[in-house]
Amino acid sequence: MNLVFKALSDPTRRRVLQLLRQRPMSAGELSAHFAVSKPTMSAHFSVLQTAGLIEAEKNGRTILYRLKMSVLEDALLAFTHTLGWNLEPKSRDNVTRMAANSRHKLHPAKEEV
Amino acid sequence: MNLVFKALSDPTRRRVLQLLRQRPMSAGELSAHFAVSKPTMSAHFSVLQTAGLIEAEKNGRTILYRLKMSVLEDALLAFTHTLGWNLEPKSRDNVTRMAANSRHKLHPAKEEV
DNA sequence: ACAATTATTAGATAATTAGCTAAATATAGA
DNA sequence: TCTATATTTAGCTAATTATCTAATAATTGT
Repeated sequence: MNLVFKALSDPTRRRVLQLLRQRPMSAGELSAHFAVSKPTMSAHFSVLQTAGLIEAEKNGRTILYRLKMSVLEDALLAFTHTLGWNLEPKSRDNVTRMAANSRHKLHPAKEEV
Repeated sequence: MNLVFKALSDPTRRRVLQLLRQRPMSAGELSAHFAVSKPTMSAHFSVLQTAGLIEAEKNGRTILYRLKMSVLEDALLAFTHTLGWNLEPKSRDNVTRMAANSRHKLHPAKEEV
């Protein structure tokens, strides 16, 4: 859980997760959304991956990153639970909505969400 | 929101929040739960306070810290919302406990995003 | 006024972090 | 094979962080 919270402490990384919510994206595509260098982004991906929040799938010369929502979910629920704050996912149709969302938007370029 | 996530990135500070969930406690009482020096704890309290997660009330020579649950709630819900993950409070007794805990300002200090 | 108590501020340090450029690796296509 | 593309690794720096001890401030009780 500590790794997850450490990963979430950086705004760039939180935004990466938000972008990946829509659909899996390559390192390059993700990087295009930010004003920092690719090596810096690569380091962010590494932090997210070590925390278990994203996973990588190599395809040819690109690497596709995808969000592992369940890990985020587990960490946040565990934490809020220790605060006696019992949250629960509203419903399973998050998943459906997420899938439905994952079309459009080839280049949001700036602020997302 | 960034200050909140930064504050949550340290396990000592998360634990402080958990302790304060039960009841407000003085700096000394909180510090007694940890293996670090009091000045170090004082710095942690400062980070939490700057993030708006706790508030201080000076009483004689002690300082009573209390959790501001609503600020934590706002930040976490805002974040999960950007992930399309709609959480909602489930149990009623948070509310009761929070009410019991304090006069809990309806309008917490604003914080940058 | 003095001593004890509670907590902070000051000042230092070691470790971590986010950022950069340049170089290396791996793959795809001509 | 050569070149372009996609991404990471290496190596560096500046800023931030968590920690410590010592000193200071504020308050209480004798």
